[in-house]
Amino acid sequence: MKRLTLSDYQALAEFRYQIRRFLHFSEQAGKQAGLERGQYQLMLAIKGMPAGVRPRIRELASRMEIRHHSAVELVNRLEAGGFVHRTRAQDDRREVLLALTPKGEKVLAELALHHHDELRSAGPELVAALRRIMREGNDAGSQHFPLPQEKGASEKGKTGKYP
Amino acid sequence: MKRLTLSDYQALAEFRYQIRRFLHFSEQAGKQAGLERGQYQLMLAIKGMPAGVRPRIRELASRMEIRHHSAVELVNRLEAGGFVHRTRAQDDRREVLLALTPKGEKVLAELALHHHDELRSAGPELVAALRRIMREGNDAGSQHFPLPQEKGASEKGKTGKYP
DNA sequence: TTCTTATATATCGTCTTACGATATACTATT
DNA sequence: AATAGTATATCGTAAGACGATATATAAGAA
Repeated sequence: MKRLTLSDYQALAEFRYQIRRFLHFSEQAGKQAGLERGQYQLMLAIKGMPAGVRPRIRELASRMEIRHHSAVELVNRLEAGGFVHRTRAQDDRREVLLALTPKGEKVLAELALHHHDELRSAGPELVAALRRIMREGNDAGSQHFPLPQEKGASEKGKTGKYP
Repeated sequence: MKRLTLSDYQALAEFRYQIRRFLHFSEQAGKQAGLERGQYQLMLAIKGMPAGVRPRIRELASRMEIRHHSAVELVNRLEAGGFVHRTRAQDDRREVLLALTPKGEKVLAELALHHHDELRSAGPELVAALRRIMREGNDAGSQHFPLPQEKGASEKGKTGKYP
């Protein structure tokens, strides 16, 4: 089995860190607008749904990578907040189609713009982190320095017991 | 205030979708290895910590974008699982330094490799989605088609009430 | 030194959220 | 009409992060 170099680990860690930073930003921005975790994402998914795809619960659940009944609950809360409203499909009355309310559109517009700006500024770092991971001949030498635990951890176990 | 085009919304939605796909993959991969959501990330953060930075609880919490006591709980569970162990710092005995156990190293190695492969394959799409957002003169025309809710949503409200 | 303040980690109770199991409504097929 | 299949909804539960708070150690002031 292939093994990763320390540089690989660092690159992966850096990428995750960048993602967390973005998601944290997103969550804070949403909270300020009175939204919880998935709410901005669901609204964005409705608005940004590819042409020709009907915004059904199940479709959204799939794009959100959650179970359909989790999507139902998310939509319940969004509807309660007045951001989204349900509509029964005419042809197949089992289906529920989702649409943003004017309030939802407004909140989303503001938030999406904010995210857009953030990604314009944080994007390059994200791309860089990704590129570093994707680099083919991951030349470990150029970025390799020993990490603390490499020489520290095993000794610490001997020098003093934890409690 | 500047307004986003539909193409912008689609680009943002696509990017979020790609991120969710990756995170979902990560969560599933972790679960298969007996790890919960943040556990792989914390181990990776320990392993990939920049040179010279001590792997203290607080440091990890900062890199994980969570409160320090949430990090404490996460570490508790990781330690209970035998993936990580705590060590008191010699110089400042308030500090707790973290290190991976051999078991932790092994699980992380496998998972990180898996993630590495995934990112090599999914990376280009992520980069493409990001680049589309970052594009300067976001030429809306080239990608703009009307979305379902543009012509559908307002009518639906009239054609039939929801319940 | 002793008192005070600051820092690092830990504990407890709570709340949110996604989930599994299950139910209801509607459609399609036999 | 009966059966099977699909879409959405409800309910109870459990995991995880949080706020409030506690303990231990360190640093500085009186």
